[in-house]
Amino acid sequence: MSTLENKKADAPYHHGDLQRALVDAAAQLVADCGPAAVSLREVARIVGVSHNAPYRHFPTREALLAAVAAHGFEMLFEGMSKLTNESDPAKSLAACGRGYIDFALEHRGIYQLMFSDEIQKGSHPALHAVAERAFESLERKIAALSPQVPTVLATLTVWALMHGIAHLILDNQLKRHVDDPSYRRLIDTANRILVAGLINASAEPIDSSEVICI
Amino acid sequence: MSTLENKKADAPYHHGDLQRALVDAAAQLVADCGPAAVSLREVARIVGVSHNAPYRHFPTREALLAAVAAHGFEMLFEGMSKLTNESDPAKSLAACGRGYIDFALEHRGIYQLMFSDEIQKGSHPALHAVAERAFESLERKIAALSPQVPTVLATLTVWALMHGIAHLILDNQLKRHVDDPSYRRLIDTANRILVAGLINASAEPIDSSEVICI
DNA sequence: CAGTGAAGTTGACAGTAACAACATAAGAAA
DNA sequence: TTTCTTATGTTGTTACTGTCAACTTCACTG
Repeated sequence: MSTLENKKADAPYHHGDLQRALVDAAAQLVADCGPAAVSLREVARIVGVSHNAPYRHFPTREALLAAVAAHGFEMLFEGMSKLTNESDPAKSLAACGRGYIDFALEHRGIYQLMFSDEIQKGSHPALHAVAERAFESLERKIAALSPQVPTVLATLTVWALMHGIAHLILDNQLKRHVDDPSYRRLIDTANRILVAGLINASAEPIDSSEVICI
Repeated sequence: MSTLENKKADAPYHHGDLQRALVDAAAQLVADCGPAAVSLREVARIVGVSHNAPYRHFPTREALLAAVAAHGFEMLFEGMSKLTNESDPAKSLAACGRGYIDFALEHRGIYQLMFSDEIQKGSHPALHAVAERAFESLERKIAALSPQVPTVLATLTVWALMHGIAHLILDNQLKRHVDDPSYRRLIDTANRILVAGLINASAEPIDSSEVICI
């Protein structure tokens, strides 16, 4: 009954909030079956609308997927913000790392979409902005932990490590090495190595030839 | 002239080594236009064969892509092996890291394919085997550097960091933070943090509640 | 109350993966 | 030699996709 079936029964010509409904349906589809399973026609079918209706709101398939990804970035950012309040930067960083991986595990499909090459993040300024805020919040923690290392590079290193773990998990690359389905011990080890590295890393390369080579 | 044009002119019913030719053409297509651009029909067109001929050699599109990916894994493994001969494990590790990123940058499309979710690595034992060899070679270096940390977890951390950097680069996530197109300074910083972390990380979590939480 | 423009619909086209039925050629069996 | 078998390619078809174009509906504005 209720909204959905009424819509089918009444079949009003105008949907009311089709744009929102399309993004919701696509997000659900991404969550259930992965980004590859999303077709505009299937989404339209789910919402109960003609196969071309989505084009009134999204110029292309990629645009719809980008909207779903933007939603994902906001969720991720909100989750990370809540974990940022600890006073100890090392603990705060570790909590962020766990939160990042947890998000990737819980929202597998959307996470894959967010970092998929199907989406050109450059052309979607909303994504850009959210990512930038998250990055800056991370930068402050890193700077506190590791003032001797250039903050941007250290932050990118931390981000890359989290990102790499998430990717390896989602690609099922770890199942043959790690039993724990929550990957707690791996994440904890990675965090320990990371924090120890940030604190103890030298400010500049030991051997400058290493940087210049090639 | 020669082989290719002769084949078009003579148009022999049987290609001779179609399987090989299909993989080569697909690899070229992946390298030039990315994994998404690969369609069986396009590959067949390039090789000069009917749209259904590939199905005699590959049951599905994914199977052809998996063959291309396997080729990529072998290339990557060969490259890493050459960088493994240094005596100093820290330098050897750093060289491996650079080699890994260089491969991803040089063979962008194939690297994306290798770690794409379009391919189920589990169902292709050849991939499995190559990846396993590479992992074990890495493990030996890590164990030398960081005997106090469980080797598998430390190795996974290292791999994840390399993987994460490669992904961020290929997704163009770094362009707004890093100018250097070779990313030498970033990679060097990541390596310094990593080595310092591996050497200085404590053996077990400082606070066991961190591991159990959630 | 006409009429304008946004939102949704129907129809079409080109491209795709995959299946089925058929054609060809190369080698084994007679 | 001649026939049979089988792997390899081909043609044809189905069902699906994204996207364009032209049509319809309807809410709101002057």
